[in-house]
Amino acid sequence: MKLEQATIKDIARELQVSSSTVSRALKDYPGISDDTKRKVKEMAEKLNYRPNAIALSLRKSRSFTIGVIIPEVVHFFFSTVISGIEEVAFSRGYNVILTQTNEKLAREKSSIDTMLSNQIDGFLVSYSKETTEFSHFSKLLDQGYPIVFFDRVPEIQNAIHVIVDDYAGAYEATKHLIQQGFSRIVHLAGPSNLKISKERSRGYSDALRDHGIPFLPELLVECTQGTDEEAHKITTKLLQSLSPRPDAFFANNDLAAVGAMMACKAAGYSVPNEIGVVGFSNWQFCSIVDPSLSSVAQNGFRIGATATEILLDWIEKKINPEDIQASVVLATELLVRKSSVRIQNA
Amino acid sequence: MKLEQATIKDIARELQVSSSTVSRALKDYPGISDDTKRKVKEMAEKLNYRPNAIALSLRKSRSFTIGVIIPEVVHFFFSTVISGIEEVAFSRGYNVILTQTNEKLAREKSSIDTMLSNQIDGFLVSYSKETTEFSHFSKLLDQGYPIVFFDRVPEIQNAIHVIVDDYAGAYEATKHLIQQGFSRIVHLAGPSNLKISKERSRGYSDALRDHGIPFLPELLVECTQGTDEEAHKITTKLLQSLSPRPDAFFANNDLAAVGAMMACKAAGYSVPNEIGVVGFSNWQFCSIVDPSLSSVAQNGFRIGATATEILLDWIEKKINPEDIQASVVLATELLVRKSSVRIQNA
DNA sequence: AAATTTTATGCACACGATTGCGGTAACGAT
DNA sequence: ATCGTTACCGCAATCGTGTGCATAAAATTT
Repeated sequence: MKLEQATIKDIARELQVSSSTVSRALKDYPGISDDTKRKVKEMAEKLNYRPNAIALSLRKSRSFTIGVIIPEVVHFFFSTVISGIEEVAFSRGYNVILTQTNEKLAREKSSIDTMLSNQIDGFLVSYSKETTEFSHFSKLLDQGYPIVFFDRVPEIQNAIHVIVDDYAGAYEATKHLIQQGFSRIVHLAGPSNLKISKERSRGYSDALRDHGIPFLPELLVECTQGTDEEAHKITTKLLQSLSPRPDAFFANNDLAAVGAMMACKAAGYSVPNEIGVVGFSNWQFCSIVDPSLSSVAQNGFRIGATATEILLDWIEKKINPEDIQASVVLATELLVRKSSVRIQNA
Repeated sequence: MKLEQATIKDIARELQVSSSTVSRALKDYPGISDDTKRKVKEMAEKLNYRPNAIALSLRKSRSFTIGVIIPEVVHFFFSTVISGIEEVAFSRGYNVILTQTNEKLAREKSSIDTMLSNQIDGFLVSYSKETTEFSHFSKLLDQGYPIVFFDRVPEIQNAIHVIVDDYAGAYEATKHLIQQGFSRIVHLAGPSNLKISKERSRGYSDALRDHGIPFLPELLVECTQGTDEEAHKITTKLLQSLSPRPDAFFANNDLAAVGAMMACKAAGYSVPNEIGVVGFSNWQFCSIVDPSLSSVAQNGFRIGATATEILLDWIEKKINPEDIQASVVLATELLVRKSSVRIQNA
């Protein structure tokens, strides 16, 4: 009933040769006669031989497995990143072992521990919100252990990371709204302690400045939670209190953008004719909300794929971590849909 | 620069004892003096010793790792399942190694191969759409290898699987529409070769029958792709061609439901007052589309968690696979939102 | 025919941890 | 002094593979 995998020894016994011969024959080493090579391979086929990766890992102190540590799987963005990671890893012969931290530091640390026990070849990390201190990463980096960060990047000197150009994305989005004729543009910002939030806010204000529109502090509102409910409330209040009323909303994330859009509609305004809305992240639902939501796409798949390529190159010593620039910044793309484009003659 | 992990031998050398003593001391075996136990543990701490899981796997032919094979990570449903799997696996001390097949059979097979090489303790599988023949699974099952299927279940005798009650979910959804006063209810069905599609269709027609509404073949339409575009097209056509027009749509999945909803709105009908819509799966976007979409929730987290519990119990021989019923059916929950509830006095 | 090279294969150990079996010292009892 | 018991601990094999080195047989050269 038990699963008995055939080993090199089994092949050796059947053929009355030594296991070293079998090992070499299977890998086409020189110095093995073509005849025995053939016999060995046939027997391997016959016995359904599969090399034992565990034994190999032990021998080589390599596992051909990379560890992925992310806050939560159930996030469209992260799931696309995972998809990119998985794709590249698979094509290059690596396994992916996955852990979510649920934003807990303790879990992040214990995950690292068990992965180290498993002789992981390297890490891909987007750290938890609780993580404010990075010694558990820097210790490993100092030992030469390959780690590539993505999305959330730590304050470690020269830590290699892959991120999107939040600044440029926000700049483009704001510029787009301005070109559509909107001028009192509210920015629903993210928590100001996150670097990505700050970058996006900077892109917003720079775009205003470059187009001769004064930056008004009352139009920059922080949405700490980033939910649609929160954005809905804030938007409703802004529409009542500000005079003249805002004519566009650029949100730090799509959920907030949808909340703002709903609030505008509920207040009787037409989107996009009276009020324009742009989000950030290009979540799946952007194309199916009404009106469809313009958004800045951050290509999660490419982030994951790029980070994995770098990590594997590093693991395989194809690159020297000190040779590459620590920060890889991927371009964002503004996807213009209906929520921000004024209809002609309206 | 290389990462040199301390081993049992290092501890043994430092303390001038044999490695077997160290091994036993660390695991509190009897026959080791408390004194040496203390010393060993102190030294282990000092050298930052971490047991080499690979060596252990080799010795025990166990890896404490389970393999997950799913079609695509970038699916809200699957990501919730993964989350459930990861949660349970972690709490029971197992690693999760992940592969997506992208709906390709070849990839499914090769993934299984590499996972077997890695001495995976068991599998959690939702197979690809291309998979119509299951010998690569049944072979393993015959050898006693633990596999638990979820969501998509194969036609293998006694293959253990975890699914949701598609029939009951569809029945409830249809019943709900009937109770809201809708009677010409269209069912946008999934591909008829999938069991889940068939079950949902059965729930739909049984609900009609039980409430005295005749089943009309022209109201059961197959959406092979399940995209919003496809549903949009089909719905538009149905609204024109059928007389009297349909007054409700129950879709096999949420995306199709949204497509239908958009088509209804585009055709000038009010949802939900003139036409009711219900989806299936309760994707994230259900609450933010306009009007918010009623949907049958299938708790992905619980599916993943349940499947993992069963698999690990099986692996750890806490249960005998022949003792448990092959089919574990979890309840669905109808979440009623705006798209299906007629507004009073309308 | 002897010496040399080439070809083909086996031996033995390593990777890190576990474990059955046996050994040794100390101690008390006979 | 001898034996038995107990308490501790080490030897060596094992899991499956890979590889440096030695070696035997065959082929080639001198």
